[in-house]
Amino acid sequence: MTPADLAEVIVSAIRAAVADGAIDVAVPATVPVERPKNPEHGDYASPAALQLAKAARRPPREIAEMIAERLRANPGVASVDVAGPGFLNIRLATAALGEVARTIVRAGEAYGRAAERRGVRVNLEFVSANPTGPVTLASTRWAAVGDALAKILDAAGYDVGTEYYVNDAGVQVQRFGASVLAAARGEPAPPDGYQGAYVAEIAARVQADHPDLLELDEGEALAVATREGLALMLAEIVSTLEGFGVHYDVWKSERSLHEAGELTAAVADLRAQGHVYEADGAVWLRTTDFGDDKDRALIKSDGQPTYFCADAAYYRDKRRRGFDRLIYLLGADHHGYVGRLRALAACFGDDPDETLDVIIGQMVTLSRGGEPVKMSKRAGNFLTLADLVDAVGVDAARYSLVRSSLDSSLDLDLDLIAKQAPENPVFYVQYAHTRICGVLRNAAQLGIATAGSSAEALAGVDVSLLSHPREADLLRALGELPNVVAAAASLRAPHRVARYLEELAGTYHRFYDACRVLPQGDEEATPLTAARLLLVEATRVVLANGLRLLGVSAPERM
RNA sequence: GCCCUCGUAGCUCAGUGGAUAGAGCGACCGCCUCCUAAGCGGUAGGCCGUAGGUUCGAUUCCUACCGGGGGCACCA
Repeated sequence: MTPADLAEVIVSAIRAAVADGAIDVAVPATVPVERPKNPEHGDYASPAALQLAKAARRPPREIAEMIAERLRANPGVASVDVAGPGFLNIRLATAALGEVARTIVRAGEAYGRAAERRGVRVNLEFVSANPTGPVTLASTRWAAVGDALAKILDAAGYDVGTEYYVNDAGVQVQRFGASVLAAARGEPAPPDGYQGAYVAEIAARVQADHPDLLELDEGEALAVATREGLALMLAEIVSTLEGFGVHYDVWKSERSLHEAGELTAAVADLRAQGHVYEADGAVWLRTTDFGDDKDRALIKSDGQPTYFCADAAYYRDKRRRGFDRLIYLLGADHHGYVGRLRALAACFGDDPDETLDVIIGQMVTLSRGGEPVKMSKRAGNFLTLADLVDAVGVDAARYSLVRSSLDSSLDLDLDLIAKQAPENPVFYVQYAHTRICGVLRNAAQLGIATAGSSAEALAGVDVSLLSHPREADLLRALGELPNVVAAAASLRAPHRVARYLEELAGTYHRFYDACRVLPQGDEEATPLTAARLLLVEATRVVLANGLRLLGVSAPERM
């Protein structure tokens, strides 16, 4: 019996109590089922009675007794106690709890995934860094978190499309092109230009493709340097992210929006909605109608569209492509966008609470031996995604970036992270998976069939033998994955999966320490061996599924 | 000045209004003739920033204040 099953059983018990007239209250659709920290509080606990007490106008303990009485009729429930202010402390029959392992092995990679699709199309945009330089460490956090979130949302039943917005139009791009051209000529970067070795590298590659670059007239040379430099830079960003395991469904070019007339169309739509006006020679959107601090310019007085205008066109484009909900993953330095984006959605006639989700992640800071390291893209002084991966590998990099809440700023000590020491919890989690694989290998060598090998073997395992406290701990932990995935998805909090895996790995290590799985010496395999092997396999499935959601590998050997 | 966010063990951080607030690292003491010791057990370490409020119950929600970080363009 999984926690979800138990929640249904409790709801049924409430429904029965209401039908009998024992309590008078609306039957809830579902109830919370928690894992108590204190083992004396049972396998599972539910505060359902506490939550119903007010509506039922009865003391919580009384409600709890009414539910408990009916709960005891279920054969999977060994005992129910009413404790404290009115908690239901539930102990499952050993066999019922043990079934969790069989359920998991049977489901395999599907375990933890929502049974049904929600029919909601979600667009998730993240990183979207300007193609004027390599992917920096700050953006690397959004890459790791965004990719994990996409996988988690997919597992939770959403149809997810991931997207990278390429800012290949505008002033910064011109500055980048001018910097590339200057580098090609051996001149210093222009004021407000980009510096750094990568600019010279790009310049050299542009020259290799266009040997006549320096003979072209100024305008043409600048055009070539800009166009080709941008293409090379973007290609490098794509391959760096792919190497990091981050794949996008769509790379959306800002320039393509301009060229397709999308900005004009967006302004026309907004005008039709009645939120556009002219002032001081510019065209404005009255975002203050919807809570923004100030109105935002769409077209500057020189006739050029603003960046915000492109944002509007992009928002409209995503919605017209059928996305119900748009998630933007932004850094704290962009939090000022929240108000104007929400107002923008409202100006298009959408309800931002329904269509928009702007997630603000705090910044990544760097230190080296306790000393802060400054990052500046234009000065060319930064650590890149590629540098980080070179130092610690993809798994450690992704894991360390994804295991913290987005609300908390992250400080990476380069000296520490470069050490690849067990200070990084990713090793702890991966090691649990590795140990399991070792046990399974040894079982195969001993000629012991694992439960996952055939439907018959799986059905024949006596899970009621899993009665050791460490086995029960592990079973309860394994049952949590679907809840964790659902919570991580709805709270947009991938770090919850990581924290769960750390806890599960610890629970497994403690089980492993206390419970011998395979026969020793010349002992024969017993039904308990089979039951424990099933439990071990179930743990492997959950660790592998969880790590996959984070884009971290589950190695068989370390 | 206004807005966002954080403040929890020595350090880095978890904690979806519930029971005695947790983990990893660091410190100290133990555990391999036994499936990988990258592991396990134990000890020490906390006015959950401060002060109020909301209620059966607040680390969690609200208000104010203190401290750290970030932001307030007809820039991109």
